[in-house]
Amino acid sequence: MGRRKLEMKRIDDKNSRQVTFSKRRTGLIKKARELSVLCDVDVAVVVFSSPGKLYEYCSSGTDSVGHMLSRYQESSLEAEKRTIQEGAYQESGSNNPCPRFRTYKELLQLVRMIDEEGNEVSVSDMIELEHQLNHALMDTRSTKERKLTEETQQLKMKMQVESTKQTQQLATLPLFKD
Amino acid sequence: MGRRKLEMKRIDDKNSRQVTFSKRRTGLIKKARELSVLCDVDVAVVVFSSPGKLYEYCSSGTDSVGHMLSRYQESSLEAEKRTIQEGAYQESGSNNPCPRFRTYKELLQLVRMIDEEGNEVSVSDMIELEHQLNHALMDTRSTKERKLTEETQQLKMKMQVESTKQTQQLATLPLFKD
DNA sequence: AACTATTTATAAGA
DNA sequence: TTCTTATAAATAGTT
Repeated sequence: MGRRKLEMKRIDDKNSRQVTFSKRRTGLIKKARELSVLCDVDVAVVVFSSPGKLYEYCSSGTDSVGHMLSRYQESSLEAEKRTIQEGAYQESGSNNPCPRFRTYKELLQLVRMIDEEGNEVSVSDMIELEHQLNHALMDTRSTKERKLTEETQQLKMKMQVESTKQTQQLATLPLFKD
Repeated sequence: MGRRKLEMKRIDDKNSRQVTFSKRRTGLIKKARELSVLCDVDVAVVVFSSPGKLYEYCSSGTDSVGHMLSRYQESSLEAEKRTIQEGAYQESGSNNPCPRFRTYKELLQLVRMIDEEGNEVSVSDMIELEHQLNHALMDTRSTKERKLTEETQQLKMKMQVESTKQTQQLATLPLFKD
């Protein structure tokens, strides 16, 4: 869409590449927003420009990209694990149960094990660790959110108490009459 | 763009909503691919439909969305940390240096500390742990990839050796003549 | 940053 | 569902 048809390859001229980047990035995010609104779905877009600058869009508001990511990881981890295990890399027993992160103690043991094992760690070990860390990360995030919410609640309550006090003080004052 | 202009609100009719979703989802991902190619940048798109089905695109190939996410988190964690600390939640000293994951040993110590601390963990602690786990996760992923590549290389070399052997065997056979 | 000639995406319809 | 087509929208090159 433009004066002429564009070849689908990297734009050589640095300047026009930058201009096109700006225009199309805006367009992409607009499209994402429309898709989200029209079809009532959640959409996230993340773009890293070459200088490493980050651009993002998330239908549930900026800052929720992280949540999308968690959701993405949750959705895709199972599939990934299955793919890798069914592939050429199953080295352990045939039917190992799906690992699940339970406590930091378990993570601690796993990390210690791998850390002390020297360099004798296999791809399976790394995949296992990846999963455990992933679970721990999600767990940590939700705990963080909860605590943040709790603190915010306390703050709000404090403010309400203050507000009530002020209201009560006001109540003791004589009403303004004309 | 179509027979008539569409209002920017949720499409009521379930059927046309589904059709539009399918078309526009395809379009969005095409746009994302074009942006990536033309402008030489990394792009990730994640879509969750209402029934919770996941659609994704990543310029570095599917399955790299996770990496994009890690990168996203790295980019945004700094900002997040700053925001939270500058907000109503600064509890520790004013100028704590940027935390960085170095070894699993450090992570181990941190996890042990938090694990043994009972429930006396603050939001700052959780943010700190989140950072550390995040770094550990990225580190684990890159190690996994490296090892996977190594194993693939070895497999390729093995196959090449086999192939060479076969070629040599073939060379000892009489040529087919007519 | 605006402007348009074109190309591209897509809403309805078949 | 898939294809077609009229129309809206995006955008490449220009100013």
